[in-house]
Amino acid sequence: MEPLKKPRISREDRESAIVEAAIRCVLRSGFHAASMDAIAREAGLSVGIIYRYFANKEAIIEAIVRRDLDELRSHVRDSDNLSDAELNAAIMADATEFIARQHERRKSGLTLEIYAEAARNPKVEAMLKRTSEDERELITGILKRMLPAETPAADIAARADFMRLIADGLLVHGLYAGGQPIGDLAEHVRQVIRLMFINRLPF
Amino acid sequence: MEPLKKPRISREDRESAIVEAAIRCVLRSGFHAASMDAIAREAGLSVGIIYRYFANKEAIIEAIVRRDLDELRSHVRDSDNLSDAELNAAIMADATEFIARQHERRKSGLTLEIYAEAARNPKVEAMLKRTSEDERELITGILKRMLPAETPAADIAARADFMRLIADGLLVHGLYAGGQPIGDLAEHVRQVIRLMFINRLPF
Amino acid sequence: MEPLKKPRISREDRESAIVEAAIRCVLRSGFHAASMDAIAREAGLSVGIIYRYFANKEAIIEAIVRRDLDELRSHVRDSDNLSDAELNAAIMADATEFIARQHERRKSGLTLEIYAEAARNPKVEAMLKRTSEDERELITGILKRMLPAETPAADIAARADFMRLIADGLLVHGLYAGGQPIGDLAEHVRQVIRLMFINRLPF
Amino acid sequence: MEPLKKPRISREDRESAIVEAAIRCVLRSGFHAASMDAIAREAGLSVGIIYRYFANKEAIIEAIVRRDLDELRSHVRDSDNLSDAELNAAIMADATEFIARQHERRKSGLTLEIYAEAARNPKVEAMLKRTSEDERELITGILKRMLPAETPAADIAARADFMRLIADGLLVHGLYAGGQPIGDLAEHVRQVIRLMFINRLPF
DNA sequence: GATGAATGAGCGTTCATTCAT
DNA sequence: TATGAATGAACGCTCATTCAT
Repeated sequence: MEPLKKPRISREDRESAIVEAAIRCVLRSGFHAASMDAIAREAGLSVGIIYRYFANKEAIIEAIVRRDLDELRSHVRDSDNLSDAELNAAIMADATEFIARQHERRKSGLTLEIYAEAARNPKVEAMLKRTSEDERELITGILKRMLPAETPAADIAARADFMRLIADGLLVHGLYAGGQPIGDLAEHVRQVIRLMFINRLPF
Repeated sequence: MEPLKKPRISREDRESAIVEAAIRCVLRSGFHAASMDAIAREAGLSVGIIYRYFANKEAIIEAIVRRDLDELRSHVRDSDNLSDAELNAAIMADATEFIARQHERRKSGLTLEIYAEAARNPKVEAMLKRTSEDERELITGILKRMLPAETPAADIAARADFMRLIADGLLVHGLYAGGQPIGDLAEHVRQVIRLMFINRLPF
Repeated sequence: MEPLKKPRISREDRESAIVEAAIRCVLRSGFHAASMDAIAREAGLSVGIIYRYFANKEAIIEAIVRRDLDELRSHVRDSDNLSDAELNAAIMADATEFIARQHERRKSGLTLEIYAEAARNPKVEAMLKRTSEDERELITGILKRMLPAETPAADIAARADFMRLIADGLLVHGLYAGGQPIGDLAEHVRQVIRLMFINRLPF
Repeated sequence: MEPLKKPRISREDRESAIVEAAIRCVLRSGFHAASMDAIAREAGLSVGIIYRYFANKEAIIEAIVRRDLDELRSHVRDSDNLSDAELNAAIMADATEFIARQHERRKSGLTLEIYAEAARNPKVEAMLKRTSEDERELITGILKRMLPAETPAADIAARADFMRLIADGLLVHGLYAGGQPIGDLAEHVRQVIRLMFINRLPF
């Protein structure tokens, strides 16, 4: 059996290339000022062909958002297969990597654009909320294993929220830190994460 | 000789009115989708007159940014006149108010818009950075008074950054918390602020 | 009291000018191929200004349709004030004028365009149907006065339909008669109209 | 030597299939909104192959027009082989069928589209005029056999025109009668046709 | 022959900005 | 000083047509 078609570039790769070109444009000028013309030029394609892959500009925005949020999700390590001891170690190892990633400039611009877009585009808001819920659940699951059984649910929820607050804070900070290394701040963040996940709070 | 006519409305008030109208429009639809027409209508003025007060739309955006950032600055209490004991008390009192304010939805929308704009508009980025530096200095000043004299400068700087990280995290969290009360999360934030400002870190 | 504004050209006149320019374009190239650019150029205006007077292209089409159909309606003489004898005379006098008008080329092109548009644009179809009903009622009213009281309603309705059939036939005929005089055909049409309105049918 | 390959489908059949697909599309959305893509999809072919059979979209439109007009022509019964008595009977029999056909909605849409197109496309106008002339001659031929020898040529011509006027009127009426049965109107049309073809006029 | 990916001109529409009044 | 009519470049999007495969 032979493949019916042998396109030079697969549909998936093309879509990826377009989304990546679009991301570069959005980082340069924002969702609204990134024109379809500019995206096409950046991708080395004509305007028309873009519409074979995406129904309209909003679909591209959604794809960008989806990609950014999926990437985020994919970085949350699958903790189910880890023993308690392994998990304990993994958290702090992951935290370091997570802090660095979250603070990276390229990421900040795009995610903030997404947050701003969410404030007025209901579809984007819905996607953001869903991702947000997923994260919350993941973190909550880990917290439940780490904290004493008698910890009240409300406290666990608040700690989960706090972790996300830290994540977003790092993102924004990365923006106006302007690419400079995160330095000692990382250590404070690590320690606060430890407080939330591992120790009882000292207060 | 005095001017023959005093304007009914001072230049400053006019500018303020325009900026406030513009903010309402931006909150509704973002910087790029807020049209000059809409801003003029919202301000009860004609389009033409806007251009007597602002060179162009970008100048209005800058004014919005300036106002939002100034407001932020104005909330940092002038601590120079306080005794050490007063300052100690004031910090936690202010923190509570600060957390609530930062988490308020209306604010989030505009500030995130500004952050997103900063990622691509160098003028806005510069303004944001300047404000950011101001805040840093203020917080650093307070930290210096609160922490033991031997605390390394780098540690103080990192704590200051951490405070700002918390502030931005609250802002973003406020956005997708969608106006719901902040709940137990506030208490965790308060305690972490206390750790940073007042206690030695427990680690 | 002075007028608050003294625009050089009143809104009404402007709208009229635009509609007339649009009609010229539509006659040249049809509703869909008549571009907003072409309409603006034909009217001696810029594209943008058109949108101060009409919400979009469809609104212009509707205005064209309305104007064409209203003109049609306005030509049906108000018969209520006429005595029976006057009406009798008026019908045949009007018929002559009506036949000539309906056969005129300029009219044909536009009205046929409208008919074609009605086949796919529901708004235009609705407008056409409404006008069509109005005509039907007017003709029916006159027929009721002219024909014996015992004439069945169905017969009256059929005669009214027949009159409209004649009107549309003249329109189409005008199209491919290509501006040539209507000649002897007019006399046959007149006589058939007479049959329908005035005489009993000879069959 | 015979051609090595016989195409599975003859050129003619292919062209027919394309034209028929195109007609379905045009009925749905008009000449201009019927895209080549849609026509190809409707015909179960690729866009590219269409261009092997038709030079461009206009050629398809012309083929549609030709087919519609030919069909019209084909319905005029060949009267040369009929005796006078047979012809006399045939006219009224055909009239009934003709009225029904002309009033049918599906037909109206396409033919009106053609009329509208004729008003601006000279090629289509020429085709329409040629068909119109053919019809005229056919009807004139019949009229010459039916009417007294001394009938002036101008009167015969006018009667022929009148018949076509009726035909077009029925077409348009069918459009906004919206598929409802023609009812009593048909009888009036039949009688007027009789007047034109068979009786002396009663006036 | 047959495909359908690719092109790019042109569409309807918006909006920052200008300027005659 | 104040208006808002007017401009036109630029937007998102469509589609007839071409051509490498």
